[in-house]
Amino acid sequence: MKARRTNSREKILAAAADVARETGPGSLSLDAVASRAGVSKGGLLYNFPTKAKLMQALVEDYLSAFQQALEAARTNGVSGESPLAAYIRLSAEHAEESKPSATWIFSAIAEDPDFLTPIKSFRRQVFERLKQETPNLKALLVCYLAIEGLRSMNLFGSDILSADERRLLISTLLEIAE
Amino acid sequence: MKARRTNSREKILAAAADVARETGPGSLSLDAVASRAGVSKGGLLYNFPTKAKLMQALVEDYLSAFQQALEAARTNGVSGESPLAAYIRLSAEHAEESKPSATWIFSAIAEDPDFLTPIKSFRRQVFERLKQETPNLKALLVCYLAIEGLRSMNLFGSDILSADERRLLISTLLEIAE
DNA sequence: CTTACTGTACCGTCTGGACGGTCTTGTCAA
DNA sequence: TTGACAAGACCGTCCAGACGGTACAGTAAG
Repeated sequence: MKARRTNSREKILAAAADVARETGPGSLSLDAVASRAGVSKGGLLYNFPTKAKLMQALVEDYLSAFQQALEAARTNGVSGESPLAAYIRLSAEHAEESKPSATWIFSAIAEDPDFLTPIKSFRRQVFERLKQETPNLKALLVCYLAIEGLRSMNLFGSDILSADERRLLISTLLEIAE
Repeated sequence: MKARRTNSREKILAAAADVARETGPGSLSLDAVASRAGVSKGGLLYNFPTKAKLMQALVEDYLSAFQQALEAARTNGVSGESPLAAYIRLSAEHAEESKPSATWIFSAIAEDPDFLTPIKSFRRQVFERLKQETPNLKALLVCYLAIEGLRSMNLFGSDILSADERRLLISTLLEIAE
């Protein structure tokens, strides 16, 4: 990541995420993103020569951000906390954010399902690592899947769980994880 | 559901699901569905006067099929089985099917996110009902979310769980549910 | 005569992308 | 210090193609 004079790139990525969330994943057009980012279409295409590149950047940014947060949570987390517990805690916090954060994934899938492959392989890596670090396979499976369910509900904007229920769920998962 | 001379309607719905799964959710065009269903575009629009109606039908069919299966599992299920256990078992079987079954949901979301509302309210109903029938709230939360996670992984075509792991997960959930 | 289509031709809109032009910034010789 | 100049960052316009949807004439079955 080299230093850049302009921050157009970040502005554009943020704008893309906003547009996808607000006007629906199907309406993620280059024009919409450009005007939202306060950039002309030409400028947008200068930064991301094709729509696919934009999507790709969205995915990569998302993944690397999560990875960094995960690494930080592992090292700076509560002492004596298992890696699985750290994963649960981080994911829960992430799902607690008001913005659904990743609606753009739907746009990417609609554009081309292959955009999922990097995400899938990333997930697989995380899971395999957790599997090596967690003695209790049953606990891992239940917790990992439940977190995946939480992620899914957040992604789809489902709100069938109350805040209390979410808290209870997380604390239960943390119990199971230890 | 009145008796129909023709089965074009079902053929078209199946074709739409197939197209979404095979050529990607973004390529679900009326032309593609028509040719896949072995029907002219005129014929397609005769059955579903607009693309939105097609999506709506897809959603409604999907939901009513699940509801029927759920009702059947409740009454004809293993005797002494709790409603939560029945729900787990049914969802697990459903997720076991080779075809991802519901990729078309992505098309629907891309078309108009509002197509999610009937699905969301259906899920909410199911959850509320389970909540009344299940004494152990913790168990319900963990199991329901884990199933949701399974559903999500199936939807996204993720295969990070081996068949053995899936089986272990389900049996663990069933233990928790009782 | 109605139902359930087929087939074709067509329209308006939207979108990704190409292209040429413009403004800004940094560099370097004189 | 200044002026020429090249590269980087961005603007605005245009266009071909795809898509949803309409219109309509024809037809085979019951």
